[in-house]
Amino acid sequence: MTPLSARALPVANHQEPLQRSVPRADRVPNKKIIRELNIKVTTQRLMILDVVRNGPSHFTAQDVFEAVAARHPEIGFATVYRFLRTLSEHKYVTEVRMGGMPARYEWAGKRHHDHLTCASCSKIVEFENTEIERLQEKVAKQFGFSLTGHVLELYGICPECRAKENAADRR
Amino acid sequence: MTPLSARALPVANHQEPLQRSVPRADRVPNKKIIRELNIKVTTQRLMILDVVRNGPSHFTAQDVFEAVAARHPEIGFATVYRFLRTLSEHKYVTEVRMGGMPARYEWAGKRHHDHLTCASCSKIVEFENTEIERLQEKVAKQFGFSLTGHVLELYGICPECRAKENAADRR
DNA sequence: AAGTTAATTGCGAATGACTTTCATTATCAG
DNA sequence: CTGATAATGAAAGTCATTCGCAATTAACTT
Ligand SMILES: [Mn+2]
Ligand SMILES: [Mn+2]
Ligand SMILES: [Zn+2]
Ligand SMILES: [Zn+2]
Repeated sequence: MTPLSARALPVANHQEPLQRSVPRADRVPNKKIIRELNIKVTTQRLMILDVVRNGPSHFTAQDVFEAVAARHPEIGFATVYRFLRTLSEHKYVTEVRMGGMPARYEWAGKRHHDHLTCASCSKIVEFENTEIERLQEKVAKQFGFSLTGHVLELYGICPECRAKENAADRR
Repeated sequence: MTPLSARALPVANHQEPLQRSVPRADRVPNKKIIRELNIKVTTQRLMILDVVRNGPSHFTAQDVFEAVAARHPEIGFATVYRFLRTLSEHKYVTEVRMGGMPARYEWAGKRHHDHLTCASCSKIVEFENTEIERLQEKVAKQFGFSLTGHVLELYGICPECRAKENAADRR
């Protein structure tokens, strides 16, 4: 695997247990994380954080709401949105809003990566490409900008969906 | 300018007249473009298309609405949205929806490019980087995807805003 | 442990960007 | 010119997200 090649990252869907590059962060108790934000440790915040950290990645606010509501039905949407925003502002989660669909979030305690999404079945592959990152810096510098962030989302058709399409066409 | 370097593209803001890579498309009358879509040639479509093609780039539906309404106050929002969608579906305009803000559109009769946006003053620089494009293809192929599109938006602080910040800090 | 109080919650209403509905109007093939 | 059909505009509807606010609660302070 050359430094130029993209590396697949474990995704919730096809994931097997394996050691992460940031194992420590994953052991920090939720309570501590909330305290570090200088806000009150409430049951709802603990529950939301639990879902955020231990549930599937690339979740929507709705996903979090439903997961929490399963055990704590009084939870309100506003609470979920408010806390997700706080987490996002403090870089604990990454928020991606695209294409007029609900925002998706993911716990940021993992290595930086971008997404390759199947336009047909919405499957998400995470990848990391240092060469692209480097070129982005270079572009920014070229225009005198200091780069503060980026959004790179690739869209395509995954092998499975392509196979299905072919089968359908052939018929 | 090496093949690795990004090329600045003319942007409405700081633009000087210069020959485009697709001059022909820019001469096609609006009427003809609409006819090619097999839809009726209406006054509102002609006016919208005029704004889309001759107004500033990276406009919102609201921008188009206001520009058209200036001369034709009966125009409705629905008409603007409907036609922008049609144009977008037929690749005459590119639609970019990001960060929970209104979608921005641009006439697609120009070379493909991505955007570098100032997080402070919202200035937009268009750039083109064939090396990044190539690497995107490579990533997709690596995962067996056929690439159908991508969104690459870089965020940073432009030189001017950086200067302002420094001045403010120093004081 | 009880009291104080400011942060937090959950509800419902409000927003904002579209989209849909539908009665009225305009286009254009014949 | 004329009728069939598409397009328009006003208003109502969606949908994700945010706001306002009275009731609740976490985290101090006695
Ligand atoms: Mn991810
Ligand atoms: Mn552009
Ligand atoms: Zn797929
Ligand atoms: Zn700026």
